[in-house]
Amino acid sequence: MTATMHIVEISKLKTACSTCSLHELCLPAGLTADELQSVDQLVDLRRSVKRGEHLYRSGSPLHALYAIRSGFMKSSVLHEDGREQVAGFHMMGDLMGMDAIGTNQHLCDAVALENTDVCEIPLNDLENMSRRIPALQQHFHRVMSREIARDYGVMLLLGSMRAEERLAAFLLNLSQRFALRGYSPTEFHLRMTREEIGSYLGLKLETVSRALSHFQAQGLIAVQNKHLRILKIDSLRELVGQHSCRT
Amino acid sequence: MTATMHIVEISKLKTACSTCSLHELCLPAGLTADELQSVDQLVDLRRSVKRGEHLYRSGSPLHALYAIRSGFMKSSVLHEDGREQVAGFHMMGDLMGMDAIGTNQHLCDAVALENTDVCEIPLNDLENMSRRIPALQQHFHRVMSREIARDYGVMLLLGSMRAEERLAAFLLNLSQRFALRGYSPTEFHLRMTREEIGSYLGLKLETVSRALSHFQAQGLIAVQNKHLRILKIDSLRELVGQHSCRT
DNA sequence: ACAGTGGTTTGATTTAGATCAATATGAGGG
DNA sequence: CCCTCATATTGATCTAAATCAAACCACTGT
Repeated sequence: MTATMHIVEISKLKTACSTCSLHELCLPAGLTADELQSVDQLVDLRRSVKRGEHLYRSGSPLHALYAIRSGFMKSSVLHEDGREQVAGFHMMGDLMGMDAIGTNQHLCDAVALENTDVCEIPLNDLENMSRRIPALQQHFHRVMSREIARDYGVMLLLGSMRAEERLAAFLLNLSQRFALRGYSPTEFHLRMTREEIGSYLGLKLETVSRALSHFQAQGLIAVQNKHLRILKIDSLRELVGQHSCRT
Repeated sequence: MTATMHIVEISKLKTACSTCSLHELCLPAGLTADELQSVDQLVDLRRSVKRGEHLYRSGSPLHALYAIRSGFMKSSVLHEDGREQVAGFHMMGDLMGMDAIGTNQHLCDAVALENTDVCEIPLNDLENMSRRIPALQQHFHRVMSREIARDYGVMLLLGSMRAEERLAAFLLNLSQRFALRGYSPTEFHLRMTREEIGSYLGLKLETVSRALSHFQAQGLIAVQNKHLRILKIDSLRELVGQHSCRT
């Protein structure tokens, strides 16, 4: 192995799916080692998005899909009158931009809530390669489908849960996603503001704050600003299942 | 052409995408005549679902995707405690079942609101064929993406609109979809109950009824039971844009 | 250390929409 | 044709969450 070879290898390392610790969560999940090697060609650019910056904006043309390597983002739909509806929070391993495939234009704004690194995956390349690698094709379909399934869950939340149920469901969802990524399911940092949580849950920030305080008073959680500890995860789960007063 | 030949041809006609008047709306949109011929093999079964019957149920395994030929369906997510959240209404040309690809299990119940005919499209066949026909692959991705985009729209609706805005947005959406299918955009039959509208919009049936009455009193629409006529479509549009009191 | 600023908490009050209740209408079945 | 049951309308009342308001806290940069 020559020196130049070596250098090439190192620079490839940076964006290679085959060596990325997230590949079991991310787009290439379930591929063979061989297939993974091919998929490495897909990701031809890595991009850094600083906290507060946009990865893409509503209306901008679809350049690529983005897989989050590290960091945290939100995507939000804007109403012409300025209302913002947060449509999702995204963390490592998540794929973003799928809402834009239908029209070739992004529907959401994607904003980094902390410095975030993403892999750019040009849609054409992905489609070409998934024609050659059935497992990749299948997995891409699964990823899109899971986004649809997630959305249905959000509809259930927004359409038929009361404030505290929504917040409990939200915390449990975060907890589960952190767990999947090897982080503590019971202690984590909320990277979004109360207002952003509220927007996601269809609530006002004051309501979110009150609900958090109430959970804390009940001993279900411990919050201090953005630091959150779940103390009674089962009680939170029960809360979500409860249909309170509404039929 | 023998008599038996003739019979075969007629039976094929029934399920052939190439002769289906919906193919510009449905899955094979944008294919060449040649490609359409191949796609005909995809749809190997047509199924009738009577009003009130299920096409599939939450938890049941994914057999196929379904393209609606005629009729009207709803899909709804069920909370374990019995709460139902209607996640969408589906009409001719719509593709259903995409939420199940991720887990191979349906997440929703799909119920016919009137007698409905669907084409069964086995996912494996679709995936195989879309490897050979890039235009089909692309279009399938677009269809899934548009479902995601629609879902984001519903989140915006549920998360940040008030009751009458939601209803106006709903009526306009129906109007637009009927128009796309060659029906009147201003006069149509509501195939769902007030309760189902309410569930979709995150409102109670009484609220839906009141809002409809109010629109009628303002001269924006004329409703009589399930028959609806839109009289001032622009006023309805303005209503949706309005952010009333909330920021 | 300090001021400034965005974010958070908590309280008082208001309100949109839910809930409760009663009546009305209409489609389907005998 | 009438009866029945599901669906709709309309009114009165209640309540969860929004709005308004006032501190409070914790970073950031000077």
